[in-house]
Parts: sequence; C-alpha cells; structure tokens
Amino acid sequence: MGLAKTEMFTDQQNEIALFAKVFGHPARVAILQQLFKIDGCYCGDLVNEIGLAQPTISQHLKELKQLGLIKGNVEGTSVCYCINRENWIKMKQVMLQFLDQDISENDCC
Amino acid sequence: MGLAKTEMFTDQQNEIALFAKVFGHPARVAILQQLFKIDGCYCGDLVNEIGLAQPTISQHLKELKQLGLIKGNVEGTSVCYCINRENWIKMKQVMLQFLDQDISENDCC
DNA sequence: TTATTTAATTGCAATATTACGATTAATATT
DNA sequence: AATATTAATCGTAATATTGCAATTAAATAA
Repeated sequence: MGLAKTEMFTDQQNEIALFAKVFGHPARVAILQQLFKIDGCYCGDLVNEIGLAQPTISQHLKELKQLGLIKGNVEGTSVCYCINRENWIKMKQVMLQFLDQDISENDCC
Repeated sequence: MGLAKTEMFTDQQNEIALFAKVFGHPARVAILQQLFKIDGCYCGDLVNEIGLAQPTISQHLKELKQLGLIKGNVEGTSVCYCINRENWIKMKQVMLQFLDQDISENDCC
C-alpha cells in the first residue's frame, strides 16, 4: 500500500516519524546544515551549493517549510531561507526524548 | 527517479539520512520503544502489541537489524529481539551532532 | 513596456516503500 | 513420523518519493 497506518500509533510516535522522515534524505540534511552554516541562503545559493536541479531543491525546501523547520523570506525575486529556531528547538526535544531512552545494563540477547 | 543521489553528499550526510529514514515510520518507532520498555521481545509479542501483520513486522525488524540497531536471538522456534546498545549509542552521537548544531541568535528572516 | 531574474508549480518517468496473503523453513511437540 | 508453532521469505498491489524538463508566476531592470 505504500501508506503508513498512522491511526494505529500514538501522536508522539507519528510526530517522531514525521520529523525523522524529513531528515531521511541527504539533500534535506545538506540544506539544513548549509542554513546553519550560512544563516540566510537564497534558493539559488542552495542549488549551486548542493548540485541538484532547482525544482528538486525547491521541492525539498517546501517539505522542510511544511514541517516548520525553516522559514522563507521573499526579497524581490529571491527568497531567503533560514532555520526556524523556535521550532527547531521543539523538534529537538521530541527527537531527544526518543533517542535518549534509558538503556538498562542487562543485555537480553 | 525515486532514488537519492547519494554520491553528491558527504558520508556523514548519508549516514544521518539512513538513520533518520529508519525512524521515519511509526511502526519502527513503536517497535524500538517497546524493545526499550520490555527489553527482549519475541517477534510474536511485537505483532500482538503493534497490530500489523506478522510479515509486516518481520520486514520492519529486518530493516532495524540491517542498520544494526537491534539484535535477534533465536530461541527454538522463536526469535527474541532487543536493542543493540553499543550501536544505539553510536547512532545517537551521529544524530545529536546533527540536531545540536549551534543556533546563533541573529535571525535573518 | 519589454526583457530579465528568481523561484514555484506542473507533469511525468523511474524507483522505493508499505502491507499482507501465501508459502516456506526451522524447530519443538506428540 | 506427523503435527504444531514461530518467524522469514516471496509475490504483488497500492501508494509515495525522487528528480528534472518545461512552464508559470512574480518582481525587478532596461
């Protein structure tokens, strides 16, 4: 079916999966790292930096924006993208809660 | 093409994306949370707990195992799964490095 | 007004993912 | 040996993702 049965899972599990999914492509990882590095990149800069076609980058930017992880500011014909710091921190808390689960010592296997 | 152009990205970016991708489905998040909670689950337990069909759970377990995040121990006709703690810690370091990037104060947008 | 620039959108081909029924493999039980 | 139990594998349908050429939209510059 190619479709996750989200109704069987908790909101928290679905939220974790949604954030993780958007990080599940190296182009989006690269875009975010570049935005952390430069802090305000035009779409064209990202196209040059990353080397995928402009529509492809634009599509990845859209997904990041939909999840609220980046903001886009229109400046004339350009659009300046940057990290949405507030939401990044919120996302980080959700992900850390998942990654930082207590690891007990007793190894079962 | 449905295929990520991994050769354009750094090993680190591809590694982050690979880990994130496996967390990008709520069933795999749920499996991992259950393994942290119970610490040694049989495949059948996970099928009952999560409510997807046995082949589906088996497939998700395979992906988690391929990435080294879980171990499976054969006990008769059953297989007991648990977290691979060593690799979980390694994965966490990679992901934290990505999530914990310095957030400067100056907001560009 | 007519280019020009920049980025979003559309449409599509190739590939990947998700889910599960049916089957198989391996072990345990009778 | 025959049966039962458990989980992996196979095959397949439905859907999602990735990438880009072509086009469009919107703003600026000439």
